[in-house]
Amino acid sequence: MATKAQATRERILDAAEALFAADGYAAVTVRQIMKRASADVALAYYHFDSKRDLFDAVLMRRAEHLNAVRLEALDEVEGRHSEDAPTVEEIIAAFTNPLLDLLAEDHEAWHHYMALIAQVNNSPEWGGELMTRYFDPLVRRFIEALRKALPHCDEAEIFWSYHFLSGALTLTFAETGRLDNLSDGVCRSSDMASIAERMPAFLAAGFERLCAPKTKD
Amino acid sequence: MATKAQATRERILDAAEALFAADGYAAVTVRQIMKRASADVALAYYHFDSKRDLFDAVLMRRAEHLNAVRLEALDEVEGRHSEDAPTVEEIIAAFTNPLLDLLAEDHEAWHHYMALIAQVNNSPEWGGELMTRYFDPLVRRFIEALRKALPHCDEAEIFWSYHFLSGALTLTFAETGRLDNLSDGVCRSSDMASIAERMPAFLAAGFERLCAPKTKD
DNA sequence: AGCCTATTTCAACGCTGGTTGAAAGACAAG
DNA sequence: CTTGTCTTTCAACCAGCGTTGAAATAGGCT
Repeated sequence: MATKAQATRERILDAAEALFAADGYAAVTVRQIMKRASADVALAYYHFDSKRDLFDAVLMRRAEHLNAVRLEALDEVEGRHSEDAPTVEEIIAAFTNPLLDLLAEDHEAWHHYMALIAQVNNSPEWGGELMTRYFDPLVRRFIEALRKALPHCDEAEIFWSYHFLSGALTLTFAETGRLDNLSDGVCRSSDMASIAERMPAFLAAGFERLCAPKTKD
Repeated sequence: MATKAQATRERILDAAEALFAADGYAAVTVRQIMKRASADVALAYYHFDSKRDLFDAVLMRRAEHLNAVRLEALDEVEGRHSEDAPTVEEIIAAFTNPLLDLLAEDHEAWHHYMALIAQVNNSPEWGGELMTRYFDPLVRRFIEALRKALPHCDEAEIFWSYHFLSGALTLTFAETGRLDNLSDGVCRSSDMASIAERMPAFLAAGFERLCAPKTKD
């Protein structure tokens, strides 16, 4: 099963993931990737058809796993509430906690992956299409859950709220170091425990405010 | 004053801004930029020292103006409240409204600029340093205002909240089209009025929740 | 007019990019 | 040992990259 060729294929994906995450798709060279993977340049084109295909393979590999564990977490939360609906914060936590767990377990790879996702999500070139392709089925499932938790809420409010969530989440997990600079070290981008405490609460409050019945104006 | 050379310099900056915003720094060629600016390649190196310097000039140009109008908006809000402090939502609106005005007035350029900023903010390569260099003085001023509006709030909560704000804001103004896909056209990325109605409220709720005294757990 | 500086063009340099074809090596099956 | 397939290496192609030096032009002084 785990043939030697499969192992080099994984090494190429790991190297590509790390470099794409650090410098972006266009700035990275196939030669750099293969050097990091300790393999010949041409092997990249044996295992993948092109640089672009390699990029897609990098994105796909972990997207599938991430979608699976998030779905599991959402099912678990919904199972706990057979009659009433889960709270917004519980639903959002089911979206973020699996990721936090992966980032805690893993030394590097998932951190690289999330830094890459942040770039993809915020790029006009990729953002629309690729995020849709890799994540939308799961996201729609989450939005359904949120709609149940916020029954009088307009569809549009939920989509906009999710969009704000998406921006906050991807930047946060990108760990660019900006927060560290801004706060003079008071906060650290890499402090996953701080994120777990704060992000779901912050975002749930936003959802709830937008979905609250309007005060007359 | 407005010499002819100044005009071509601006044309180069406009062209670079649009292309960098669409495809990212590394994917764009100096030749592409100069073709779009209808000028010879070598002129890029007469007006700027290198591709990298041109990139910095693109970022700098509008950062200064944006910081100025935001500062003005913040001063105006604080002036209106000479005794009491402004609300969190008012402060956040002072951060977002000037931008919304610029995006409404302008046909293209500011949209390109914000798409570019989203990429910079989410890149590990640039995010830490460049955002700090161009925007931090103003951001610190905003954080001071927020601290006054949330007097019993921990420093760390405010920095984290601002970080979530930053992610939501930059993704939203990047107009990647993701929201349009996800919502099947119910929401449009380019709908600035929808953003103005929702974003400050959503984010203010987040700040207030994080800064609320902890319920025992 | 002529001059001087600021701007623009032209042509090229050296190098590296993604990609490929053909040959070499590994290794299981007969 | 031989055959055949999967994997890896080697060497190269050529288009396009950032960048530059020198020559042409333009436009305001005197």
